[in-house]
Amino acid sequence: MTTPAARPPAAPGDRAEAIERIRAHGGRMTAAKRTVLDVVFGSGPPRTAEQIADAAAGVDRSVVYRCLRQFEELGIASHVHLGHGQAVYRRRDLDSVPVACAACGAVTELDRDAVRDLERLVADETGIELDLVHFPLTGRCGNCRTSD
Amino acid sequence: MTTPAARPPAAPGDRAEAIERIRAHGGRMTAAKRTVLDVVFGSGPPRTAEQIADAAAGVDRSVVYRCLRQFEELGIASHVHLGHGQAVYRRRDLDSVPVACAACGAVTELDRDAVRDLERLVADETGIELDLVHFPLTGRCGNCRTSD
DNA sequence: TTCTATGCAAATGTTTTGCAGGAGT
DNA sequence: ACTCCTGCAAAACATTTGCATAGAA
Repeated sequence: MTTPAARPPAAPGDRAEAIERIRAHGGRMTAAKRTVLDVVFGSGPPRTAEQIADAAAGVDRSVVYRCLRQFEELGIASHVHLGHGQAVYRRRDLDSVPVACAACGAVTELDRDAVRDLERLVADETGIELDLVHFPLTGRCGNCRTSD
Repeated sequence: MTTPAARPPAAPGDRAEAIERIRAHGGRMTAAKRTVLDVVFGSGPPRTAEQIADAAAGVDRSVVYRCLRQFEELGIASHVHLGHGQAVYRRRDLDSVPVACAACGAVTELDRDAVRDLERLVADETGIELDLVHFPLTGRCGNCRTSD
């Protein structure tokens, strides 16, 4: 495993807006939830639920899962399936499509415009409307290809 | 959930060649293995390990998993991660990339040439070499979009 | 006869759920 | 106060593994 690419730091308002959204939907802002939120919104690569649980010391695993689910329901975070194992969670942001390395978990973003042609092609040929955010393009990065 | 698309029937020689390959690598051809092979090579949509186990009556789950693993090691079958749930197994073929509907599991094939440009683009921009067979393009088919 | 494969049972790893008490709003 | 949230334990689920034996080659 190599060093996964870090995400850009969260925009300053993002975290606050997330909290606002939680409250707007009747959710409570608790210490545990803040901890999980900080991990998901923090810099560094997207993490699996397990890694998030590890990073969120003192928060029970089941609570981590419940927080993550709530974040997803509220559109604050979303998980992407990469590689074989588990999904990783990332702060949700819109108009870029993630491209993941299945081996090391690195995720880089690709401009949405770059894949418009493909989306159109697939829709025409198969009738399927791609969801490249939830089910991202996946392969192996240069590091992982050489370090076999 | 709608009706997933069926695969084209296996070419007549494919099954025999698979058996040959198993033996060529020191494997034994057993009743259980033949049963699992028939399910994977049969017509109908790609199935999850559980569905294969159900279809392969009388074969123990653990054996099903072992067969599937062997098939993968020998290049006879490969698993595909689609949607959220488990992977599905398909007879390994050719130069087509699957496109999956995450909602109903329908899989249609797309000619590999059609995605060459994308592969090149992603490699240039991100350094990631896509593996569109294991991690296929995924979205929602027309049926599932209307039947929300 | 040799070595792989099978079936069963148990272990593993991840995610979910029930519940009683605790804490935000 | 109201009810959402937490932590713990247990359940659920998918997959893997150990082992003795049955069965291809």
